[in-house]
Amino acid sequence: MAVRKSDRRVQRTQELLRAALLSLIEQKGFEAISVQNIIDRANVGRATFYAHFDNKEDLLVSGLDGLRAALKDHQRQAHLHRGGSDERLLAFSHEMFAHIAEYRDVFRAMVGKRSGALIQQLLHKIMVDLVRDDVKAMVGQRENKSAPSEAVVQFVAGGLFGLSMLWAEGKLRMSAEEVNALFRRLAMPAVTAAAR
Amino acid sequence: MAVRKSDRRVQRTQELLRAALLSLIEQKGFEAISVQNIIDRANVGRATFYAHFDNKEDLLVSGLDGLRAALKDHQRQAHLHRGGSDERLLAFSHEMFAHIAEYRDVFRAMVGKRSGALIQQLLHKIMVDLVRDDVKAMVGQRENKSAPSEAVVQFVAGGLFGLSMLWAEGKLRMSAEEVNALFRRLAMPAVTAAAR
DNA sequence: CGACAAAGTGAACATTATGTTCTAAAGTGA
DNA sequence: TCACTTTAGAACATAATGTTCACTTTGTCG
Repeated sequence: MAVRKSDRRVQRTQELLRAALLSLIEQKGFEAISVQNIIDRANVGRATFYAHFDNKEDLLVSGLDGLRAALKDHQRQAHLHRGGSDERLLAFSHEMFAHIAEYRDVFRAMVGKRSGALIQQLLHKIMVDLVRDDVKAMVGQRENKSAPSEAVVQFVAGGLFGLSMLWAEGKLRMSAEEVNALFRRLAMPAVTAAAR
Repeated sequence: MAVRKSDRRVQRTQELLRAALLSLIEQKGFEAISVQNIIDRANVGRATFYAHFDNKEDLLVSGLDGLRAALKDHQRQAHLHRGGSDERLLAFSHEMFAHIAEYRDVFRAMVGKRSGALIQQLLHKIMVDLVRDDVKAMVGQRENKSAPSEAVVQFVAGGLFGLSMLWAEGKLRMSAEEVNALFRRLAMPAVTAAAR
């Protein structure tokens, strides 16, 4: 299933670096981290780091790619199994909130005022891509002149992002199911407006 | 009306620095700029820069504070003049899109993939604050248990942000009036859902 | 006007991070 | 086992940051 990398030293090193980055993000947020911090924590040589990644941002996106792939997978499965046309958005968002709940520690660290602006940007983009697939599939081919679907996508994804960050911060006393239901209640009218 | 700063050298220097930052942002985005770049462009001494601002981020937020204040002002006036309860949200957002249109060059520079993550974060926050004032005023005191108003705020502000960035990029062939109308059409159901 | 306080200059400096390069040593797959 | 790849670790060049200081210029206010 997974792609063969054929040298386990590579996998090991990359895993160590990703894990180190993760734990450091929880501690001090992303922007405050130096490459030195990462390789110290990972116990990996400096040259080794640069043999694998261009810089710390590169390492970060390589990690988020895992998240992105996982979410895309869930989305794809949901598209196959669920039938009702307005259950599809649910299936995707539910998985997203569940994922956030799982990585809540990292999320909370990223939400901090200044630190983590880049991560937020990347997450926002991931959400945009996910929402786009769902919305475009739902709206279908009949593009509406009064509400361009891409505008709806950006609106809904932005809303999802805002809501997610608030929820991840723990400011809402809600379960993943509840916040997901709330999201759908807020977002569905917008999607409907686009498809009208 | 304006606060007296009493020494025009200070104003002059700060204006020069802000203008330099602005023009540099249009060129290379925010993150790629160094303090050296700024003081070269502004033709201001290094020590002088640090006498006024802690770092380039400090300079940036001091500039955005102007924008924030202007928008808040417009919002306050709109609250006084407009009557209909669902025209208030319009009044605020219309001004926002007009502002974006005016500074479209800077906005477009900020939207670039990687550079400008911090600015985006700050803008997002400004929008959240503006939306909060409007939504909380509209929802009134009767807080709803099924839809916490702060959740609605974050959702709507996130949507506004996403839509604004898309529009600022020029990907929508719309006037400020049109995109504003679209925003309201997408957002109003969410606000209504909260007040129900 | 003119004195004086406030602001700006520019260079030097300590510090910190970045990304590259090189050689020896260790791990891996066939 | 052996050829090949990866890693360690240190040394380096470069670049940016923020501070300090002695000195000059500029506005403000009496």
